[in-house]
Amino acid sequence: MPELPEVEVILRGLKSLIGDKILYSIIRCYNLRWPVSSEIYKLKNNFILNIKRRARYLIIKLEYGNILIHLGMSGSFYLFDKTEKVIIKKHDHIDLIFSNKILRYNDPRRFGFWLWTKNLENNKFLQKLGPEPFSKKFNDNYLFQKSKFTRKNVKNWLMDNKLVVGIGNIYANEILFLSKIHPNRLTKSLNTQDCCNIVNNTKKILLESIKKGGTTIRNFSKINKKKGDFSKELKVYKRELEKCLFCHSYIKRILNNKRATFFCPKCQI
DNA sequence: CGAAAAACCTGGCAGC
DNA sequence: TGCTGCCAGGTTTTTC
Repeated sequence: MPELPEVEVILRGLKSLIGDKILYSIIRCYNLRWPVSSEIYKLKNNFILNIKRRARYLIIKLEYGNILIHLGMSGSFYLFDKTEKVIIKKHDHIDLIFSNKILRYNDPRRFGFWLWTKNLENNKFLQKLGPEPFSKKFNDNYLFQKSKFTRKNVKNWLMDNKLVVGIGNIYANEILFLSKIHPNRLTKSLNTQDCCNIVNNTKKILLESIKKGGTTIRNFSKINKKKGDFSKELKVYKRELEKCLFCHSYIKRILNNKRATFFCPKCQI
């Protein structure tokens, strides 16, 4: 479900829990992508010292370690008051219970995970990640250098977390459309201007999406169950056979690595 | 070795 | 009403 903007929107919602105490947890399903760590179902009176995001991971920092959460394709949160009557639904796998609130995690496909990690520095998931898209390290020079050492097409390359984190299928399509680059171009064919366009449009699109509360296609919602409004801003994703914003050609759909790719065959070369 | 495909899951929807 | 096949915001593991 979530690419970087969606996880960032969730993070900003969860920040209100910093300083609160987790009284205990309820695990209704232990088998997510990997088994939920035992430290997580044994939580008792733990203060949340911080909550942050790295790539598409959420990190809840407690006194003696961290909860590392990934939402996979279909994970979502709902934060609500204990006074609210909320019925437990199918796939409501985990609750964190606070004195006045409950944070509930739902994940139909169970590709997400909740793992305990004592130190973030040597965590195997966090170690192999590339730079954040909003960092200075993600710039045109960096991209241009990297483009020379792989034989991937540009779209699959942008979705590789070792190159840059957080760009998934929706935003890869949108970034290449604004950059006027064909998704099947080999990275070796990119020039410095192409790389500059990719960097600028990545920052622009991701930032704009965060402002609009992310993109809801089906599952994604903010922690108050409201949908993200960036769906309305999508120019090519899921817009097969609609007209290109710039040239009025028909948007085309193809597959890359079995994933849907949308582009304007005239503008993107 | 790097790139592509398979695997992990469930549910919704189109078409028959 | 089924049933079948395809599709879905991701990432690791396996295969070639």
